[in-house]
Amino acid sequence: MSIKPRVRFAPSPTGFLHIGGARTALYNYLFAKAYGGTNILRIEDTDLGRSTPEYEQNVINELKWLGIEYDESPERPGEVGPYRQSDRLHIYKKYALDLVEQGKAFYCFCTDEELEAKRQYAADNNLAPHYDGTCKKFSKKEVEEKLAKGEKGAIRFSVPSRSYTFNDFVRGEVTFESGVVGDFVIIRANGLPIYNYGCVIDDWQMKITHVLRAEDHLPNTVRQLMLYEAFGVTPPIFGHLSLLIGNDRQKLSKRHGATSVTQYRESSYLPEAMNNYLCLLGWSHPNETDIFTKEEVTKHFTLDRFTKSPAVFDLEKFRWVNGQHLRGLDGITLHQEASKFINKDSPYHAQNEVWQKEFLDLFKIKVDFFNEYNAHATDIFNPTRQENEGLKEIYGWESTATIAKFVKDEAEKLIGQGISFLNAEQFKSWEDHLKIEKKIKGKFLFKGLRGVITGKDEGPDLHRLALLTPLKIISGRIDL
RNA sequence: GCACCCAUCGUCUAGCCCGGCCUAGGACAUCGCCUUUUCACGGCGGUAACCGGGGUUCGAAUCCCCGUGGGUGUACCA
Repeated sequence: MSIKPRVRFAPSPTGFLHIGGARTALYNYLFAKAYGGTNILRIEDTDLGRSTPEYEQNVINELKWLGIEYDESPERPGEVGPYRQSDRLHIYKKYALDLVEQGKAFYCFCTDEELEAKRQYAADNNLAPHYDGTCKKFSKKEVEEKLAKGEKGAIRFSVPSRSYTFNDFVRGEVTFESGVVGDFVIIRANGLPIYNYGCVIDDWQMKITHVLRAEDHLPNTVRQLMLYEAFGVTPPIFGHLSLLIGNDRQKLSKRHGATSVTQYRESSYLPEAMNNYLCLLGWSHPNETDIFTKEEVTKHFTLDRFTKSPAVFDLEKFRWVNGQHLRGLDGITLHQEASKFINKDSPYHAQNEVWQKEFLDLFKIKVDFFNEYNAHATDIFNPTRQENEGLKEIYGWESTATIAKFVKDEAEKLIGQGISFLNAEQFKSWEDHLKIEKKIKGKFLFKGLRGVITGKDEGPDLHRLALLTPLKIISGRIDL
């Protein structure tokens, strides 16, 4: 790529950052990174009714959490700001008036009721639901008089009757025939711009070279193309990404479960896993690998590997991806991050760092999320035994009674000496004693020992787990 | 309704642009085996897909047409 791309992610702060939005943001980031371009964050807050500063903060925070960085944003303005649409109203107004002046747009004074009636009429008579052009007839003077009287008017764009074709880098050539859209509003009566208009002005003014956005914007593109043409500006290169959908193949929404980045963050998903999984939905790595970091994928990121068809968001695979990243964490990071997700009242926090790290490492193979450590921590300190068939069977063996009695005596001895946990040598000597002196071996020895020491019939390596279990707990469980 | 987009294993996808290497590859899930005293991890293997119909061609998952199915959009929302 000869020219350094300038791309943007332009969220509307009308809700928590959606995972679909996060994916779009990620692709833009990756593309900018891969080609040494500029990544821009622009806040599209022109829907006064739904946009809030809280949501804007959420969007910004979650992007930060994901590690998606911006070269230019409201927090870090560059030369083409402001970066929040509500701060750019004067710009939209100016260019809209230019269009009016040139006869490419006109004031419309129709009320909501009138428009609704027109729509109804069109629907009843099987006509295209286009604006009927009522207000186009007003002369410049009439318009000025109305405005002077304080009448509020919206500004509509006069759509040219011709077809539009553009080349989408994920979909190929896309053509919209003439007459598919009616004269659409660009500035509302309240002075705020409509999406399709504000977006064009901003992408143009911010010198955006490539627009990577979700497929639901595809039909909007024709309106934007018309506007670029009216301003005599070359449009950016567009790419419309496939949608994220649920099991029922409908656009992902709340009823499909967690759709916000916040929910996944709070459920202890790893940001790197989220990037990884999201990246895989609609784009494929040239090496066909499934697990990677965004830094790594930057080396391979190109625009020709997007999928056209929508992708089902599959929690099962996401879980696996998260597990892969979790298992790849080094001990220090694992300890630091996982500790945040272990319940405040968990006995885990009462243990020293050595214990904690050993616990996290030992159970790493049993969990896919940090959250899942909680149940394992609880199990270790559980004063009672697990009630299941497997354990019942173990306790049904004669040898288990022998093991229990021996372990009870030995544990009490150590407790008497002020010892809280077994060490490796001690455990080994117990094992040897039971093997040699008591002649217990095979599954009777190992399963029996596990049952007595952990109160469960399954778990990770007993040689390590035994040393993490407090002797008092072991002893207490035997009395039951 | 109209416009546009899409169509490979249950799911994510490779292959498609530049037809033969495709008896269609990988991953998740699933099933089985091995390993592990158990479970898991890991390793090995199995089940499982080119929406249908016409063309074009010596040859089509790949190109063309027509169906069918699904999706998105049709706002003074974005």
